Amino acid sequence: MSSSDNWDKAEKEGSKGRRRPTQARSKATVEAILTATAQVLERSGPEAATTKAIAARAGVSVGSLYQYFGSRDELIDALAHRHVDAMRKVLSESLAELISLPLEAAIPRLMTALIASHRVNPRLDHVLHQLTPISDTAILDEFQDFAATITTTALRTHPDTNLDDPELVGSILAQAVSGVLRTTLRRFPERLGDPALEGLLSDLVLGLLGRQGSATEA
Amino acid sequence: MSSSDNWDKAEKEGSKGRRRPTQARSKATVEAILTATAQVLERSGPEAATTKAIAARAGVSVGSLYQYFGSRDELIDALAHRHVDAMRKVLSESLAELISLPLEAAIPRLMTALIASHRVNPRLDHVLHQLTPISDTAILDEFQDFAATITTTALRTHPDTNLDDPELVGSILAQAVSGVLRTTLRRFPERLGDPALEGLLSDLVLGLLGRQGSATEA
Amino acid sequence: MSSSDNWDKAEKEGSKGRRRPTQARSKATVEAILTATAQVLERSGPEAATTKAIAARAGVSVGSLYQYFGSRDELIDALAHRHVDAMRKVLSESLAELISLPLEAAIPRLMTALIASHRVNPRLDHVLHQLTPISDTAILDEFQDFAATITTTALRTHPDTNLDDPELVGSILAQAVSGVLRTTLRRFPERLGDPALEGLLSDLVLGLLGRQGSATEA
Amino acid sequence: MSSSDNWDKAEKEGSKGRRRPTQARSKATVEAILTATAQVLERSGPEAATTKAIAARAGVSVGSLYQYFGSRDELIDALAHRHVDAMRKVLSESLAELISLPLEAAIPRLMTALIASHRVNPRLDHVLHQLTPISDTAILDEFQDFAATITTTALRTHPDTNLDDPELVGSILAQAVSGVLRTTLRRFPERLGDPALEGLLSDLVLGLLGRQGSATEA
DNA sequence: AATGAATGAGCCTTCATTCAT
DNA sequence: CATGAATGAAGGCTCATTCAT
Repeated sequence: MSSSDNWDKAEKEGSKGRRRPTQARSKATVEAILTATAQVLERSGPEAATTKAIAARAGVSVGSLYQYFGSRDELIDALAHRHVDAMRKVLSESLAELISLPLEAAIPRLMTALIASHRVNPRLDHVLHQLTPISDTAILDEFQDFAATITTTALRTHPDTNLDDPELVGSILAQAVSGVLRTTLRRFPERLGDPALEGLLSDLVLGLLGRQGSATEA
Repeated sequence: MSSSDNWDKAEKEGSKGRRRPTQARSKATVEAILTATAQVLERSGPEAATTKAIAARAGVSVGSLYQYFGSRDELIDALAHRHVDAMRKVLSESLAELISLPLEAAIPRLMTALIASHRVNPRLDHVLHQLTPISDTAILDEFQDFAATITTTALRTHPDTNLDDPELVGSILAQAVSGVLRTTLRRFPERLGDPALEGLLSDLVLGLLGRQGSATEA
Repeated sequence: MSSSDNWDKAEKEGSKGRRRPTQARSKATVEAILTATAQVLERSGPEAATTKAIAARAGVSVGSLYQYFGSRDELIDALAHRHVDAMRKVLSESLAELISLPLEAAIPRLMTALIASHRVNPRLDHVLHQLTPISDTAILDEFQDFAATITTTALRTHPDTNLDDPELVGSILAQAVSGVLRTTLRRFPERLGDPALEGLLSDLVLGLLGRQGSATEA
Repeated sequence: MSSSDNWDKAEKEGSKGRRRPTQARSKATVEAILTATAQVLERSGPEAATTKAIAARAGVSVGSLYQYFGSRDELIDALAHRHVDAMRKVLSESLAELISLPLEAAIPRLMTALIASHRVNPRLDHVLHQLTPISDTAILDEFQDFAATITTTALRTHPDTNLDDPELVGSILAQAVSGVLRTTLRRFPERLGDPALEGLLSDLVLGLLGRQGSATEA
């Protein structure tokens, strides 16, 4: 029954995204739309993020939204990518110096970095996590994977650690820390100021390492 | 999907269902509806959980659904309560024995219990977390609070531990463990069989305690 | 990106039609919707036949429309079937008597029957023909095929005709007559009263038969 | 798809295009747009013929399209005119010689000419017929009128024919032949190669004339 | 109590048309 | 003249909720 389609469907253009913005005007519009989406999502949750509401907040028409994003889901997906990139960037910036430090100093640094990256936009982060199964690329998991990889690498690199399965340990640690941080950001944001948090997280990591057969104890 | 926005508005009209089922028949219907909701949610996700689909799976009419639940949101809220209760029950069952054990033995037991409680219905658990802001009573957080309380109590009770702020430590530990478990259940369910997981979690907890000034080391 | 769908799609019910109307109320509603669709189509053309307009004319809500028809296209398809059935019925009623008549008498009768069948709802017929490629089952062609078959059968049956390819001749004749009738009904409806039309059509058919090697002339 | 409804309203504002192209460049652009429209229509049907798609295929911007055509409907109208002109031209070319031939020879020639004219662009022809009520000038009917006039003239001119109402007979014949041809082109294009078709059509016409009181039989 | 037909607000998306550059 | 970003009315469709039976 569909609609047209006993005709050739050759008329379509690559279904991902709709236009590669080149002009300055376009870029500004795209930016406005993404920002508006983030704002609506943060402030009013997933259900409120209708195309109409987003367009209104961005100060453009719905049509413009579809000029740059193939669908509402694609828009949210783009926003998720942008958000993860921002988090990843913050985290990456603290990495170079880690390698040269001893574990006892490196871990606290890493915790600080992780806290910072989770602070980028916790509210949006949370909403995006709720949306995950919808924008199915699961980009959000990528950040956790990134954090896990970094941790694993750190564990492998440092000579004073000796683990059976650094991969697993890194993964678990990343999950634990991210679990703490996301809950904290959502439910107890005031704790972020408390330096105890960073200490606690560092101890969490170092404590596990100490028990998992590192040479630290000696 | 529905009346969203307990976000901005935070308004709620007396959140009681419509009828307190007294007859056996009614109770069975309520049960059927709750179970159907859980099944649809698990199998097909939030978007598929329409009142029609739920009623169909429960073998009743939409009308009946509204006989027992004031709205779709109330229904989901009830389901969330039921789910948290189930998790809490599983966890509670392992508590009595904990007190009498030394820390090194108690923590692994606790981890086993936590793993068990998270296994009750991980899929539903995840979906409910996505739905949380809708039925905003935050019942889901209650489980985490419960776990935190238990942990805190354990820490306080055991004489061989000596913490500055057992409340905070308990909370953080609960968050960490729950973070690991929820991620694992969603992304790496196969790891649940691995006994290493329990060991790792125990080491995570014990390691933190060891570093946070317990007397364990001695 | 889609929407839900990392979930199983098992929840769907056969995509054709939505409900087999059983109750009297339902039947009346379906009837009202089909009639309304026909009316809107006749009076205002394909573009005006929006779901809203149809529902309004039927005195029901859009929702009701979708209770009984899976989509706008399915609705139009159903209407087309209904229309073709009506035409076919009118035509069929004149068939039994044809066999026993000599060709020179049978053909005029057939023409009368064809005219009658085309009169069922010419306006709708025309609009439906414009819609054909959309409701792609091409049910409308079925009527022409039916007319062709009847004609072919008549030619084959009658002993005083002797054609090389009665199939082709029947098909062409059906097309010719239907071409005349549809144009006449649309552009010169007043001619339908003129008995000359029937005579002309009969002569058209008999003339062709006479030239295509029948024994009639002898 | 657009402003529909020349059905009920029958209102029209001066149907002139926007600019009469004088420069060579302009003429080429107009040509490109018309050709593009025809192509999109043929290949992908009415629904796909959006201004954007047409402009893209023509290699111009939507803006340019509106530079030369007041609206989408006007564009299609212009295309229809162009198409009918082409068909008329093909038909006209075979006319001069007809007058001097005897009927039995003239009719087959006419049929050949009609077949040729219908072959100009059957696909487009069909789509335009679907679109007719939109660009309601009914230009398409003009071709049929033209064919009818030619046939009528032929009948009147030839001395060996003697009809009561040559006008009516010509009109009916044109409708019959066009009915056959359009159906054949759409549904059985392979029959066009078959010389039997031309014979059948000639017999159809000559048969009718023979029965309608011509002197041919004598 | 149960039923399910009916409702209609509201969502996503498309596309003819305009106009600043 | 050309461009194409922007507009926004309008369309198809869904689904929580109600209510007559």
